Formats: sequence, C-alpha cells, structure tokens
Amino acid sequence: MMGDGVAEKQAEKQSAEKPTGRARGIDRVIALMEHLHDRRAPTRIADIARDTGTPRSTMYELVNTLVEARWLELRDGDGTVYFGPAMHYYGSDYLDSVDLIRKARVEVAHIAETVGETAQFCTLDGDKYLVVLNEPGRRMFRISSEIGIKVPIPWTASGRLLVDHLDAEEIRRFIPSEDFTLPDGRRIAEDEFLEDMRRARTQGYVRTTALVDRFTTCLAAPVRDPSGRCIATICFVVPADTTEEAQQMMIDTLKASAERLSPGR
Amino acid sequence: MMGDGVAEKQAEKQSAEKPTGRARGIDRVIALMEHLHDRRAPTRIADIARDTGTPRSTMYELVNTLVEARWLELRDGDGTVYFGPAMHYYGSDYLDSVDLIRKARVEVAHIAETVGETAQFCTLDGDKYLVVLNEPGRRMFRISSEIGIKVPIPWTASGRLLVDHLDAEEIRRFIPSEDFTLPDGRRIAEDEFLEDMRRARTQGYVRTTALVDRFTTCLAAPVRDPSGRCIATICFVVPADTTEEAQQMMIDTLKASAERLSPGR
DNA sequence: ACCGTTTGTCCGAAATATCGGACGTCGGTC
DNA sequence: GACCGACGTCCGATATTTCGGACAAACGGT
Repeated sequence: MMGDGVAEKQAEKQSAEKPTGRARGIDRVIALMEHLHDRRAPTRIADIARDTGTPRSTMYELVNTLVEARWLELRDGDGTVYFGPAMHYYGSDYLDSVDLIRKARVEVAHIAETVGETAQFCTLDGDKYLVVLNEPGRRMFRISSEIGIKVPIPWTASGRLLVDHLDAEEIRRFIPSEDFTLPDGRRIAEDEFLEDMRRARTQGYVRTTALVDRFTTCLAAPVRDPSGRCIATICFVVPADTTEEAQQMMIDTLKASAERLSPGR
Repeated sequence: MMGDGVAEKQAEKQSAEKPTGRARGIDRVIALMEHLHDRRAPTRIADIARDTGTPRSTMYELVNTLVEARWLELRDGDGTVYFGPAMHYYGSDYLDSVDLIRKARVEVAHIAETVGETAQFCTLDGDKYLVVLNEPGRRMFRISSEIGIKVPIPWTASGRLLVDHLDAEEIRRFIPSEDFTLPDGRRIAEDEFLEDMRRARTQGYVRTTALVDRFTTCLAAPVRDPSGRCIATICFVVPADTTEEAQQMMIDTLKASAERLSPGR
C-alpha cells in the first residue's frame, strides 16, 4: 500500500518530469508536501530530496523558505521536517468554508462523544474512498486517523453506499478491478458487492465485518442530496465483538445524523 | 517576536522585494495563501493579484497549478478561489503530529460536548494570542472560529495566564503598548492587567467579561509544563449572563482538563 | 445596441531561480 | 587515527519561469 504510493510517485517522476531535470519551485513544493502526507512522519530533508527526485540543494533552499512561512516545522532537533501550524490554519479555513463539512463536524463530534466510538465522515475522491473527518471516540487503541488517505471503494462499508447510483455495468467501469482485492489477498466477488449494495439501499445502512481488518466492524449510513444520490456517508468503526444491541443503537444514531446532513430537508 | 514577524514581512515587501518586480513562484504562493487566510473568504483571482502585488498573468498561472494540486478550489462558478481539501489533509497531519495538540483535541471536544458551550485551546504565537482549537458548542449563534487569527494578549482571558511567568517589567517589554487598547478604544491599565494576572495565579483560572465584546464572558485555565510555566490554555466562551453557578461548574471542568493536559504530572 | 470594465489566455524577452558539484563538519566505525 | 557517509552551505552558469502587455470574450450598466 505504501510501497505502491512510493512506486507511483517515482513513476510520475520518470514520465511527467523526465523531459527536463529542471522544475519550478512550486512543483517541487507540491511534491514535497505530498510526500510528507504519504509518509505521515517527520522526514529528513535529504530523504525527501531523494524520494521526490529533487536536487538536494534545491530542497534545502525550499525547506528553509517553507519553515519561515510556518508551512513546515523542524522537528526533534534531528534534521527532520513535518507540516507546520500554517497548514492547520488553512485547513480549518477550508473546513469552515464548505457547508456540508461544517455541519458534518458537529454531527461526527456529537455521535463520537455520546456513543464513545470512532466516528467518521467520508466521501469519494475520484474512484477512491476518502475519510474527510475522523473523531477518535473514547477507546485508547487504534487511532486510525486516515484523513486524506485514499482507499479502494470495495474495502469499505461506506463504499457500498457511495456508488449507490451506479448499475452493475457502471460499477465495473468505475471501480478498478484490482480494488476488489483486499490487503490480505482475498478477492471480493462482484455479485457479492452488488448484493451488499442492494441490501444497503433497502435497509438504509451498511454493515461490514472483518473486511480490511479481522477485528473491526464498520457501520455506515448515507447522506443524500435532494435527488437521492449518496454524496457522503457517516459511519462508526467498532470492534467486531460489539453486541448486536449496541450496534442497532449506533445504526439508529447514524441514520438520524445522516438524515440531518442530507441537504434540502 | 511575531509582531516583528509581521512588521518584518511588510518591511520585506518594501525593501527586499521592491528592488525587483520579480519574485519566486513559491513566495507568491505564500503571499497568496496568507492573503486568503486574512480575508477568510473565497476571493477573485484578479483581486488577490492586486492585493498581493503579483502580476495578473503570474497569479493565474499559479492558481491553476494549485487548483490542480487541490491546494485551492474554484468556488461557486464565479471566478473565486479558496482553500482546497489538501490543506485539510496536511493540517490534520500537523495536528496529529503534535502530542499536546492531539490530546487537547480530545479534551476540547469532550468539554464542548458535555457542557454545550464553545471551548477553545490557545497558545502564544510570538507576542500575540492564538486560537489553536475551537469547538463550537451547542449554541447556534456566534461561530467564532478564529483559528489561526492572532489577537493582542490583553484582549483575552487566556492571555493573563500565558504571560504568567513574566514580571511587570518583562510584560511591558514583551507586549506592545498598543495592544492594551481594546477594539472599542478603551485602554486596559497595566496595573489592572498585572492584578488580573496575580489573582489568576492564585485562583488557578481567569474570568473576563465584556472585554472585546460586551456580551461575552471568557473562562480560562492554564496548561503548565513541569516547570510550572503556562504553555497553553483551555477555555470556554459563554454569554455574560450565564449563572454564577454554571460558571463555577465550567471552571472546575476547565481546571480538570487543563490538569490532564499538563505534561509530566 | 453601445461602450467601459473585467476575465482569462497567450506570447516573447530577460532577469533569475534552480541545479550540480565542491567544500567543510560532524559522528560513527574499523 | 584514518576512513566513510551524511549533513548543510555556498557558488557560478544557464535553462527556465516570471513578467508585461496585447488580445478576445464575457459581462453589465445605460
């Protein structure tokens, strides 16, 4: 998964950037930030330079500029850098500027707090599933903040709702075939997936268990636009051994929240 | 220090950048993002160009690049741009990477939810006060998400805690004199401010009423490092007519949260 | 329908930011 | 103590990005 990300990146370097060894500072910076986001950890400048194909001297120059602007921060005292506070400010401005997300924050925070389990708000980004908001809940372990990380649609409960409006043929065209293979190598049959979707549409929620992870159950409910199309989902991530009774309660909670978030009502 | 930062920046504009009309793309991008953050609203490209002193053609070029990278988003269909989802991802990575902030998120979310009032987590940035986290609470009005906006220290309750470790003379040197003037023109006497600080230290919290805004009360408690220095505050923003009883309860809540956040205890 | 303003694109020229490589330092290893 | 690799800085040359201005299209008020 991570390996693919890196390989991809280097492939990019070799196709889109090969023509010239020279690139604009801004393009270098974009590559730098994407690299940090993929790695999700403070990283040494020389490593970033190597992995993004940027000359070392250029990277030092850019990092200095960005640190000054608070886009990046030097960490630990060893020579690693990571995102700085400016990113948080700009990110907050973004969240506040998108109506649905602003409302979703309230809902996600509320249900995570009252139920005590990790709650998320998710959408599609291209043909991938994406966690937009994540509120950890009360359990200490598993702080799976995957914000901004893309995941194949079939790997998720929410994914079964988000492609709700497509028929079998459209699904086949839309979701890359390899995305039906789970991280452990198992493959999800397409009819199984379609059947999940059908059931989801009638029931108004989805439950998946042990999909990407053997011990986790996901519960998701659809946020729909006035035309009925699923534009986002709100969901819980809970241990698989959660009682049926508790899960039913969470499903009701999710449905209520999702309903409140659905625009034009 | 940060005030200098701002002054410095503008001095730069007039000294370091004037000589030549030409600037690096990355510097123009930094100016662009700062401008959007200051305006806090989708803005037309031509306006950004004018207000940041960037040539129009350059700004169009850069905006296109940034939109492609999802750093910016075209809004509404009119030609305005604002921050895009990438900023949210990077900002989330930053929040997750800073231990104290990660813990503070949990506390702020929890107390905002249980008490139902707006809760915030604040620090100093140079010689200014800064809201790092803001959780709106249950009231509908006043969604004062001032994340990333700097405010004079004397205008805030938290400010009285954050300069806790300075003596009268140091305070005078540290806080710009003009920062003692409130937005409505009233001036805070320095001894009054010092007296507030003294009381705050003995009581373990601060309360201010009608400081920047006639109808608002702020309650704040200090997060201290092992040496006892106040490194951040956690606070409530409530209507001034909140009952004394309710306020006492909130103060206890704040003190408990602040205690949990204080490192090495 | 007219005209002034704003928007977005395109182009050539030249000022300069990027790049490669050299250099001094620092730490660890044999 | 000599060697090796990594780190961070500096410098000159040139490939390139920025910039100004021109242009067409869209807009909006009269």
